[in-house]
Amino acid sequence: MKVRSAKGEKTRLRIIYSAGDLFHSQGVAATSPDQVIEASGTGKGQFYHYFKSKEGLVHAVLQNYMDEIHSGNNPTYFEIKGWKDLERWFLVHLERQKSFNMTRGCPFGTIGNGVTEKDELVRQDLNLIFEIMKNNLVAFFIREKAIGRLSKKADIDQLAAFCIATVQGAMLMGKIKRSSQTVETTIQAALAHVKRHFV
Amino acid sequence: MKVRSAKGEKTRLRIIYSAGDLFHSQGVAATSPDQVIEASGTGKGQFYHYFKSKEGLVHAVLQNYMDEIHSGNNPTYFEIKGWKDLERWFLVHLERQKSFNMTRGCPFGTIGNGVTEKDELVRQDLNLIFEIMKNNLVAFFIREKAIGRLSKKADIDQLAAFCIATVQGAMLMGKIKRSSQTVETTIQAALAHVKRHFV
Amino acid sequence: MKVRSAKGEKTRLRIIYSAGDLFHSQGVAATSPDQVIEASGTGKGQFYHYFKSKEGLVHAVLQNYMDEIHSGNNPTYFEIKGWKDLERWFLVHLERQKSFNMTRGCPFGTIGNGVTEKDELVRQDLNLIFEIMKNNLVAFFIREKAIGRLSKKADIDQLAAFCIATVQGAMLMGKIKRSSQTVETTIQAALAHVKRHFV
Amino acid sequence: MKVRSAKGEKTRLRIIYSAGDLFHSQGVAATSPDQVIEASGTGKGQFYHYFKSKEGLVHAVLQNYMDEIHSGNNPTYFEIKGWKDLERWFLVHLERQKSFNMTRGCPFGTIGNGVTEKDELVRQDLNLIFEIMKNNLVAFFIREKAIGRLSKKADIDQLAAFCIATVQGAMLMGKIKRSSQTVETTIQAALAHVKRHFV
DNA sequence: TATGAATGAGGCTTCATTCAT
DNA sequence: AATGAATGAAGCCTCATTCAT
Repeated sequence: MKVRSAKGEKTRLRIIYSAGDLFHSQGVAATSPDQVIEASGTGKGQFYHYFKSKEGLVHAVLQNYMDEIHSGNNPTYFEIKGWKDLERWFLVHLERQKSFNMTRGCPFGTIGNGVTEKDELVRQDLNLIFEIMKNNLVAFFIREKAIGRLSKKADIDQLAAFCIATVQGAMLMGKIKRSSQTVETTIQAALAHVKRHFV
Repeated sequence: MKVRSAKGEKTRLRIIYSAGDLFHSQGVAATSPDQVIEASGTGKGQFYHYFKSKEGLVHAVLQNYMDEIHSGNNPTYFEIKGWKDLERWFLVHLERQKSFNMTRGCPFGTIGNGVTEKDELVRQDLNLIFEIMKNNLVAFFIREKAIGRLSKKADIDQLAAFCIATVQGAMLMGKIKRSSQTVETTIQAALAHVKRHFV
Repeated sequence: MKVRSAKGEKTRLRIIYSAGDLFHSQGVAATSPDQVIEASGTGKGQFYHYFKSKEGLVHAVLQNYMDEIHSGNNPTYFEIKGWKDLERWFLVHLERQKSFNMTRGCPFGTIGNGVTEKDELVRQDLNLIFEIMKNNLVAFFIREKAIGRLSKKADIDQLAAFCIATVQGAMLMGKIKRSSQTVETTIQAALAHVKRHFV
Repeated sequence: MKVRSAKGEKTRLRIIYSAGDLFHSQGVAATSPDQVIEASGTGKGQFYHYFKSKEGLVHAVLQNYMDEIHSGNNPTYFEIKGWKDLERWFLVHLERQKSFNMTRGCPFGTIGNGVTEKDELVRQDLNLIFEIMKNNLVAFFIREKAIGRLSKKADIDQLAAFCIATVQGAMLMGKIKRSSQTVETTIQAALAHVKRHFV
């Protein structure tokens, strides 16, 4: 693994966080290297020193989200130990969106939306992130099944995918409506649906 | 209402359909007027003769979707007369996405995802489209309630919003995964959830 | 001479007056046929029906100024019968400029400023207009000389050219300074200079 | 103050001089960035690297004229030490215009004539330049007054403004007429007027 | 006379990247 | 590691004109 000096790493992260924020607020296609450079207070040279291209930056931003997840620093990724945690998992997404006054959707979903057939690498990065997210839910469901709280017949994988898709859709609709209401009720509906499989 | 000659209207629609397709496949931000011009076989001048700006074109594309809806020419908008129709409503989305080999999401969702705070007009257009979509589902649920097939306690508005959000999320995930599987299972889950409210 | 119907002439003049106003406020180069068309409430076809090109329009605008002059409808062109009239001639320019809040210079000067080596026709039109203007002053000086009020030694042509140049320069400076003060004092100086040649 | 590398400054100045020449010959409105880029032998990117817009370039061109003035490198700006120098000041303008075969006016006047209400920044730049020019004349008049060569009653400010306005008007007329004659006689008249205030 | 559709060149600006210091 | 100069393609839009009805 490439080792980087502390100083360089700081600049690199500054670029990544600025880019992540811009991608989240306006999408990847609408974000130019110049904007990222300006927002991060860096120079052109630094940008291309750390990232070989704009696509490379997108990749790095997504990698960084994964690093956050692995190190427990992503607010949407935490061990779900019980029903309350599952509710919290849904609500964390809502709260984040509210903190942006409902002007943004999910950062991953927003990036994913812009993906085309040319952006295969980025698509795979996102796929991986969503896979990890899903596995987190899956792990919870497995445990619940093990202790008999979740019905044996429940298709755990489907249930997890359903949770994620619903949250993505709810956030997208919340952004379009600029209102948290639909997000809230949709989350409740999703939770209700999941609960049916619990005894 | 501005009346346009038949000739001009044809060119205008050609531009709109080309744009709609490009927006659907790569998003609004990644689509340039030049691409639309090329795809529609028009000239630069015509583009700006019919649309005052790129944003104006997005608006026109959305207006055209609304016209399709009102004239019954949009595949996702039809009267839902019974449970089979509701299933069909979900499946129509899936089939459309499949016809693009899972490389695209929902055309409205894709445009909506790229919306920023500057694109207020576009956001409102989308809002209206989704409102119409929702009302179509709402109408169905009202009828079902009236004849006693849907539980009196069911919150119809929430149920409709849930259906739409779930479909949006499912299609987004389907695009990111390039697989129809999640879309299918999520749709089934959504249908199952709705069915619970039926007697 | 081409005879035009009353109706057509009206449209033509509407275009000419709109163009004249735009040329005066922003110059010829910065004024597009589209702007003229919009300001005059005409259509593209009409524009090119009446004027063969933008340059043709400039020519027509200048011709129209000449028509105004010949028919006594231009505020800066009137018979100068005495010293008071000469003062009035200077002041009329100032007052016109003031009526535009010192945001514009002389309409002829503004057009003349943009003239390049390609615009020979326009240059000659302007030349003619200024020649007529000068001759008006010359006529006054001749009369004054004839009756012995103006010194026999005075070079009438130079004096007239001096008056015009000074007014042009004063108005240009007035526009740049957005202030009428310099215009006023420069006019006074010019008048004083001319007066020296009177007995 | 922003420090620029020697290399960059050279490119920047090349653009400024090319632009200044084009503005002088055809006006700002008729000059496109592309023309400036071509004339300066630069690339599009460099243009917008050094100037944030075309208006920014006009500003820079005027700033550069000011720099010339301050560093004594502008032919129309030199200390006027006696009457001969004043005559020379007038003649320098004429000679410059002659060197362009009477196809151009004053560079400042030409830019100023194209100014509209939107170009407030440019207007102020020009205002400043003309103020400096005027002050140069004012300084001369003050000195002449101090040593008793200029009448105590002479309004120095007005006299200076008159000189500048007359030169501007003369040059504009010279350009329209493509003849130096009017410029010469008008300058003589202006000098004669000024001389009246000398003892 | 009048309308507006059509055309393609060009105007102003940003993009994504590479290079030299 | 850092800065910013250089490049050329492309993006969005306007211009000036012609054509068809």
